[in-house]
Amino acid sequence: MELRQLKYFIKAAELENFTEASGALYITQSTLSQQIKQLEDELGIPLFDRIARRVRLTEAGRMFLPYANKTVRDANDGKNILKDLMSLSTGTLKIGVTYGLTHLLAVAIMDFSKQFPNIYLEIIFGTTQDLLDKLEQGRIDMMLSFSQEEKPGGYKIERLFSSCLALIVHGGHPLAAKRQISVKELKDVPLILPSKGFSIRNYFDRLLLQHNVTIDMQMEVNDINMLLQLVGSGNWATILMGSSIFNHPELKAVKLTGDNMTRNANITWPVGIYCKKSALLMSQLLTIHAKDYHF
Amino acid sequence: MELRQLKYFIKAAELENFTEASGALYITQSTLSQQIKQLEDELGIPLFDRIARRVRLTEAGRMFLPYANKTVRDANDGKNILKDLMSLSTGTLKIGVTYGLTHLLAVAIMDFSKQFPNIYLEIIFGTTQDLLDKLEQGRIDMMLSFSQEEKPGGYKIERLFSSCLALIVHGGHPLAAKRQISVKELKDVPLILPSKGFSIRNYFDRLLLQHNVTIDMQMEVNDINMLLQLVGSGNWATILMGSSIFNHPELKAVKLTGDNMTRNANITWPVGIYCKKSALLMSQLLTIHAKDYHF
DNA sequence: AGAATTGATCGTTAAAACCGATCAATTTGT
DNA sequence: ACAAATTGATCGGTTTTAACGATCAATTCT
Repeated sequence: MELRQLKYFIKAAELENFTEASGALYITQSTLSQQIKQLEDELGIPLFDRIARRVRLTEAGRMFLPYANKTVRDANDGKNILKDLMSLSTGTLKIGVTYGLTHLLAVAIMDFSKQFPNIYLEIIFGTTQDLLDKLEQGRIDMMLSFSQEEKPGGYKIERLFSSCLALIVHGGHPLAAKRQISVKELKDVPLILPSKGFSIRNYFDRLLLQHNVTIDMQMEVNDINMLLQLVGSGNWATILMGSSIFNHPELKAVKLTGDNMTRNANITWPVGIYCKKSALLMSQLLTIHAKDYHF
Repeated sequence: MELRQLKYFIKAAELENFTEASGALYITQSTLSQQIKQLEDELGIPLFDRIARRVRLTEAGRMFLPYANKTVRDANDGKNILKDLMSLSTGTLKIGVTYGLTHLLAVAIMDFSKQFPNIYLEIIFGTTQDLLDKLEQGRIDMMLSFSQEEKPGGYKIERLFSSCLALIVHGGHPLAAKRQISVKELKDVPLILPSKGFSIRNYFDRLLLQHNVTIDMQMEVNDINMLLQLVGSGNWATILMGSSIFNHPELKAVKLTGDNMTRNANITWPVGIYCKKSALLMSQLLTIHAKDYHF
């Protein structure tokens, strides 16, 4: 008796047809016939009734089937346990991240790669929607982004910290000295904003509608690095989450006052999918470092 | 991954020594080494640390061991269950029976269940045709009925005893005293008969046609128990196999004279199907008790 | 240092798994 | 009713692999 034979038996029992089963097992019908026969010989009792041109489980076959299933399942369980164990000494972890959270992720990665140098990390930048799509397709294991209330179910959300929308300006900008600023005051500030599609932009647009304010938008940029570079030149300001400029000392974030100005930074997980140990570990590290990100 | 390899692994893990383990397994150390290596390759992780001149389980090996044990144990359990089944200490036996043979079956069952108390019996009443269909579908393992010459092939027939068609009357019935009666004499006897579909009825109808006799049929009943109850009231008579009233002392069977008045009580088996040990045993018991049923 | 023990490795052999072709039995289609 | 299609069993041949014996390298024991 070998696991191979048990797998053959299970499939044959399921389909009650040797020819189909052999196809599903990628072997010839001849081989399946022989292997089943060999198993029957070893067990000393037929597992199938060969009646007419079909096969049907005998009583013995019916009684044996659950044991065959259990045996194969146990073997697979053992295999999976090892895969899990291994996933911390080998394997790949793919993380999607939106711009505002790259700094936090970078800090967490430094810890992570020190602890698990053999796990290959793949970091994917993208808009929230891009990443959600990738998460859905299983192209990434987890993603970091700011709250997207639009998507209610299908994901498991883990809150990291909350951050305030802010006017981002160069340190020498006239408004850099302010502690906070209202939406109304923005109408006289020349702004460049992230392109439509960035969730921060969608959020901000809605906010302006609510407050019935029109602004002096002079440009839109679909790359946040470039955006910040432009802002760093001192000629423009922009709107981002306050936590976006942790690694830009030359910039200053001025909090926006008013309702609905804070959003949560989250880890988003696919649900119903096995969660890699390495992913869980990364989430722990992120949570620890997130404490430094209250803005 | 094969059971063979798991067994090798278990023994090697137990002894922590490939040479000893290979001896215990009646293979060479070389073979054991190769098979363990093959298993490790498939699992993608070493199961043993080759430290100095001994082997010790790695963490992965320790984690895998219980699964290997469980897998092998399940496979053995399956094997043992079948051995049990073969030794008649478990299992199910489904027997179809037509009315006239219930008494014989009951007697045989009393013996059988005393000898094999752990075999679950399922008794299914039905007309001969019902039971033949069930036999075809594998819903019953064997059936007891009177000869149905119509179906020539596809079944294995085992003769139990022969019985004569008889007029069944209450002990106080005017005809109860007779030893035998001819078909012609029946035409003045108020009869109730089993419904069409019962094989005795089909047989009797054909008989009447052959003898060109019309009878005084007052009722047909599709339940033999009810039929016998009605006959027991003394108002009617019926036609059944003489052996049908072994458990009805108040009734009397008067043999019908003439040709073709005896039919065989048979066990009918499906052919080309593995025959349960329990079924073979039941057939032996039936054959033994059938000797008391000459009528 | 020399002998003994242990597991890995190599080349060979025997066993088996597997395949393609064919056959017999049965069902389906016409 | 007969022909075509389907199904599982079987046979001979090929490939794969489990098993073997011999040897090697590393380590331990004497």
